[in-house]
Amino acid sequence: MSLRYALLALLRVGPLSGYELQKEFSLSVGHVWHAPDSQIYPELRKMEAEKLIEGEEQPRGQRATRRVYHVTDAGDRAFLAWMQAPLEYARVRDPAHLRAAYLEATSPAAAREFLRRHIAQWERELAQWEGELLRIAEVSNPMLVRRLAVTEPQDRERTIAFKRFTYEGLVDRARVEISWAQRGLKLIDELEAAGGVTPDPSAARV
Amino acid sequence: MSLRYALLALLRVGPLSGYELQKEFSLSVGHVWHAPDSQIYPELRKMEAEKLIEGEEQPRGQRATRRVYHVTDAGDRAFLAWMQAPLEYARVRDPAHLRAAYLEATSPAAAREFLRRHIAQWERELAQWEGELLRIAEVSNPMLVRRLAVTEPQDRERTIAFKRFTYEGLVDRARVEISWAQRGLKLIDELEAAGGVTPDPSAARV
DNA sequence: AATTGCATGTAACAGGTTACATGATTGC
DNA sequence: GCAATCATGTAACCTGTTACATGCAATT
Repeated sequence: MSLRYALLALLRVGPLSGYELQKEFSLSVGHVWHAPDSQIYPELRKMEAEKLIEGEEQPRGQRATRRVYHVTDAGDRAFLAWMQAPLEYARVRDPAHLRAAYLEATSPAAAREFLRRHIAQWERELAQWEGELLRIAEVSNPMLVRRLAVTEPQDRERTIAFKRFTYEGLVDRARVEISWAQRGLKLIDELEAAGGVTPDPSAARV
Repeated sequence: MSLRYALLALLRVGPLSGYELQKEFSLSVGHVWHAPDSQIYPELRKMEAEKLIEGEEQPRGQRATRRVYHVTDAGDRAFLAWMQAPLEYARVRDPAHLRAAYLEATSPAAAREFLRRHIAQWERELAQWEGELLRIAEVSNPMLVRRLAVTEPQDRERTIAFKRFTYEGLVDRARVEISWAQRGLKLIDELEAAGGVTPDPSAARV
């Protein structure tokens, strides 16, 4: 249900077509809320039906058109209302920690492989988010630049500060996941050293 | 798709009815993978249809029955295969960080309220997970006790160690979320002090 | 002329949520 | 007799995923 607010957040900066929106999306808000194009286009249509945004057909070349959306007053109010409403937290559903809880059921090799992949996964995210922090610091992210261009001077500092704050939180989270998995690798080493030669665990039930 | 593996993990300890499973679920694996009863019962039926588990009707009182499930060999193999397969990571979809990225669009009061709720939310989770760590340390979680009872002595240490490892990771995560939100509160204070009297931001578009 | 990018979707399915629905048994 | 709890689901809905489908425009 947050997708529409992510889209509204982008559109509040200025009108965009579905395609542009989708591109910007993956380069900005997509870092915290993923959505494929196949979800974005229908959601835009739905939002238009609910009068949160309005689309205008624009000619493109000789025959083609594109649909450029802008936020309506109702859309703006809906966004600000969402900002003030209590956030709904999804219930915990964490496959990595689920698996971690039962690592004794598999071989040390498989356990290590799982943790190494976990580290790789979060290092990819970390790199993305750190890159974004850099682009915030040097004010080079195009979406941020456009946003600042339509922001009152006295609000620009806040705008940048909250973006930085957001990505710092994501970076922290990634680091925690990585260091947790590294501790897991160490734990497996220790258990293996303590237990000596481990029997084939795939033979043991439970 | 992890629900069935969460259920298999519990059933591998010993046969349980849907109702018992659901109770145990919310007290153990439910801490990392939430599922309501309305999802558990149908999933058990599906797993039975796929021969991963088998159910036996047992009489209860005069007329009632209950269905007790146990893991089949195929179910056991499916669980171990899942443990060895690469984990599928869900795409990022984080409503709290999404909102954090646009806090400049709302009032400092609303921003603070959001962060305070975020802290409260994660403190609830933290308390649960720390409680679980305690019950692991004193080996008083009933599910863990039953698991250890059917575990080879030389594997008991590993079993406990991985449970502890899992919940330590969750605790770390909760702490990071809390300290992030606390930094956010401080940031709002600083911005307010620097900006002096802030104009009503609900009037400003973008 | 071919490739890359612009542009917009549909269809089928999986997974999860919420609300609703029903009845037996046990303990007080 | 009543309440709590044991016990098991169904139905409608929403969100999101994956795969498929189409065609124009601009550049090399």
